[in-house]
Amino acid sequence: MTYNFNEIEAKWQKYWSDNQTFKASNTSDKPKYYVLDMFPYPSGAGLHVGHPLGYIASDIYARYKRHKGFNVLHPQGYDSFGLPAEQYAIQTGQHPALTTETNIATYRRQLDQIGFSFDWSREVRTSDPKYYRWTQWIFIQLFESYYCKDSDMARSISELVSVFETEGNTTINAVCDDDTPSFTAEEWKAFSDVEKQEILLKYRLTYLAETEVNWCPALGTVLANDEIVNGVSERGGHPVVRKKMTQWSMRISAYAERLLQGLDTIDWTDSLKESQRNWIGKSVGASVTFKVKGHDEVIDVFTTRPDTIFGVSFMTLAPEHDLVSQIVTDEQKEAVEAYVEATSKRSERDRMADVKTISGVFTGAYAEHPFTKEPVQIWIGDYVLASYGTGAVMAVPCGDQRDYDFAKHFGIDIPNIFEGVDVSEEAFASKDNVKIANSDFLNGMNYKKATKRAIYELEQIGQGQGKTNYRLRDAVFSRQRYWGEPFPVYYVNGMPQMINEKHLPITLPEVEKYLPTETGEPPLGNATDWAWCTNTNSVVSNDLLVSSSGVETSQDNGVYPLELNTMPGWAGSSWYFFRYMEDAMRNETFASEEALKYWENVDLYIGGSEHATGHLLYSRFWVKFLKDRGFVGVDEPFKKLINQGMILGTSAFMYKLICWHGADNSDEVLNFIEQTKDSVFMSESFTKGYNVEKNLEVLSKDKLNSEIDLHVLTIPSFLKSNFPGNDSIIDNLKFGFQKFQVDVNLVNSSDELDINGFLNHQLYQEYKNAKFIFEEGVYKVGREVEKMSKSKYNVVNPDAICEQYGADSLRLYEMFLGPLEQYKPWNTAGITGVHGFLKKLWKLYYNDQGFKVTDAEPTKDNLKTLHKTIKKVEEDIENFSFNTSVSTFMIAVNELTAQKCTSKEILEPLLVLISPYAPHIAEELWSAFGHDTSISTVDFPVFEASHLVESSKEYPVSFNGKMRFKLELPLDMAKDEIEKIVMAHEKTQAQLQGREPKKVIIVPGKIINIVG
RNA sequence: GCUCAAGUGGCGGAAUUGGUAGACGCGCUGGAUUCAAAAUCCAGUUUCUUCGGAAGUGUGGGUUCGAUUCCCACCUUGAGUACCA
Repeated sequence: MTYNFNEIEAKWQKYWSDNQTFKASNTSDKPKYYVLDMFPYPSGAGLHVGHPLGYIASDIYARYKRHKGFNVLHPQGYDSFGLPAEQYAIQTGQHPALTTETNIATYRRQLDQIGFSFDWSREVRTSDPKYYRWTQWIFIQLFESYYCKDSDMARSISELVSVFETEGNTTINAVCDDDTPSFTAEEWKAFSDVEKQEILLKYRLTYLAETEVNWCPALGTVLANDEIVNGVSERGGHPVVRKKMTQWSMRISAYAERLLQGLDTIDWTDSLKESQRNWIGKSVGASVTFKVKGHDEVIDVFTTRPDTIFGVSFMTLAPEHDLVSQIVTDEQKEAVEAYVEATSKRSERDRMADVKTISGVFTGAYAEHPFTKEPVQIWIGDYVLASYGTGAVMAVPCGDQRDYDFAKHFGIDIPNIFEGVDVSEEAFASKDNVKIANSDFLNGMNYKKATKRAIYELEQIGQGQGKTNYRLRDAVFSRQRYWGEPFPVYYVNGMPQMINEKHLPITLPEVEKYLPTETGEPPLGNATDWAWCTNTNSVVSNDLLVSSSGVETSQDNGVYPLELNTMPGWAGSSWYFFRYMEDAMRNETFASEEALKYWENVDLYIGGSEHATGHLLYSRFWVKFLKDRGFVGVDEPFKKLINQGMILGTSAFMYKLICWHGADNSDEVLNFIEQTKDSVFMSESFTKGYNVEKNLEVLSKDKLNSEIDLHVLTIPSFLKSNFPGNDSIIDNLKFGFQKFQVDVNLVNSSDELDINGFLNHQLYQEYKNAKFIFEEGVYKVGREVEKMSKSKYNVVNPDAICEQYGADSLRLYEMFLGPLEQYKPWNTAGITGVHGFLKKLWKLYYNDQGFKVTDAEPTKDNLKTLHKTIKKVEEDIENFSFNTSVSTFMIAVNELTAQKCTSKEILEPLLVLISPYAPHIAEELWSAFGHDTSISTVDFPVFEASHLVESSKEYPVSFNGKMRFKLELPLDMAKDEIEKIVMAHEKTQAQLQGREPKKVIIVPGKIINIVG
């Protein structure tokens, strides 16, 4: 019997599917455990070997937990809204739903062949109306909520309205926009309906606001910062402008403090928590109000250093600051306007990139120092950002390097307020070990005391107070795209209204084109038929009907426009982990109360670190919101989180010879150069000794050493023999090369190119007549480790691996490659190691005659091998150190093979240990014992320490900490006895060469160290 | 610039409270088997060596009987973030 992995794997995959082996139950006596992967976006390219890494790790853990007696939920689904399907639709007209469907089918086939223990009965797809119905529902709940600072939680907006009706908004402590006016109950009652809605919008947790965005008119969409390169769009190179647009936003800033505090309660890596902390960017300080001389306006600033307030010698406003145009003097008007104009043309990114250039303009206006009442110059400068704090700073040049540089550059005073510190060269930014001077009531105080006192004094004169500022900004929630969730929103008199819940889902309408409309509206503006109302049977008086241009009510027959934006990718991914908890996929709620109560939150979440500040922050925000409103019982979505590292590809490079002539541009020469273009490829070793010139690697003769000289000679002589009759031209040519990635499938493990394969490959038709400069008779490619990607031609497909070596080999090898969290290069050649291991494992159970396991009593050695393996594997899985348990399995199988072990008592539990990693072979061998049920829920073997007890120890004997020889001694031997034997040993005497040891250290059971 | 992570053979990596550096695998070398190849099996494989040994975990210091592991400084690489007041 041989190990026929293809047959075995297909058999067990079918068995698991037919028997619903991994279907989780929402009722069980066992403790629950929820293992989740970040669900994939089903791209058209399918899976490469890098994708399953995290899924294999989570699958091993899920299977292990089942063996350990847990009721495990291990679901999978698809984040199926997104840009690539939409781009494809724009290019081909193919509906994104169809593309998505096809891609999902491919993903499913590829995932199935790897043997994951997913409960597919709970699959979710974010683009499924049955799913996004609840995304829309959550959006409505956010709209119907505000954030109450007193109870520190979200509450219903109706509670806010009743407070307004009785007290106005002067007493309530709620999160709202900065420009919210104050009003009394009477004033509130007097507001028109539209005015009331405008006010409420400033409190809602999702709201419409003017947001500055990167608008690309040619693409008709908003671009993220990283989609812009050098001021033009990355795709197509179209111009991009800063533009204010009305967009939906999420008031995540209300949750800043709780998102920060919550990090202390979850088991994530420090680096990930640190990213989130930086992103939230909490800073504690004070807000200070400066009066503007000769104006009624005041300027508010935020500072982390109120203790340095007497060091203020000027103020700087962001060029975009609202007050600039009001306070500028006539003399300075021209200069200021020119500066504001110049700044507005530079993107935010340009301004950030160009840190060294100091620029700014004096406004001519003066503020008044809150304490000294001295005049303070007001400048504008682009080092102050409109989007952070209040867009204005009080400049303390002696205590802040940027203020210092600005003051130096424009010749502004730099008063020193630090005792015994020299600020003639640079600012003193440290808070420690210094006392404040020249500062009236703050003199002689340290940072802490002075800060407290300064805030107190500011409060006394009504010009400031302690304040905490967060960098975290509200998240824009609108996209001008087609393939996303439609908003359940229509507009009456310009104010957004929620569509009644009973009409959900608001399904995505069909459109002719997936591009923006001619009037610049998002793609949904092309829709003529919004079919969502067909879901309800009866239409009552205040129900909404759909017409081609919007919605209408049967009451007044008015027609109201619908929201045409769609939601961003992170909408659906911010709550999907709750949907999996629902076992029957009931549609009365997003997940039933019992299901939410039973599964609580995700115990283990595995995914990439690229989501550190996006998905992982938004999900935490939504979960806290849902908790506040009583829809879920947990405060955090993911208790433990592990970031799997990326598997990198090994790209193969070919080198195209480029010839040119520095001086002679005659037709003859140009002709020859044209002839050799795209037709000569040099082997990797010929690329050494080149310098970069004109974006090419150029062979530079003066920098050569003798080894490379040979190459200098080889290239001309190669050309001479392949292009005869051009000797004199060739002698005067310069050479360089251009490298490009060649498909790794055309290269073998010795880096040799398959020449015939290359010449006949349809990708390389332009090189049909290529000539190759060989190295030792073959064409050798260069290698570089890069991200695995189709565009780099370095993708390794798991299908091919499964076919040739099997899924169990793939699973083991992905784990064997290295620590889960680490980035590591893929090298297919190495898979023979784990594949060979599986064959060896098979041979422990089968020989040519058949199943060879016996009832023989296990030997002491057999038991020792088994139990040290149990111990190690259990520890490894608990520590997510999967690579080391693969080694442990190899050692165990090598030892048992050497021991000629055939004992059932050893070989049966061994299978349970291996089963999480290589489930197919484990099931097959398990069934060979006569078991007729799956191995997947068999109890994990119990470690017994008694089998590992030793009577003697091979002591390492060290001299000055260096191990020199070993000595076998009984473990129960006393220290002084050991010392006697060691000192008498001939090798000890040889080491000491007659000297007396200074000291002898003996740690019983561990080591002997002799200090000479 | 700041924050975080990481530097160990030809390669991926191991060494879990400081106690035998290089487990396990790939690759490579030699051998067995074979007409031959694949597959399989056996032996070797950090470097230097006068074959006794000696050095060695990015660099330089330190703590310790003993450091890949702890401390300080520096170098390199990767990731994130950035004029954050």
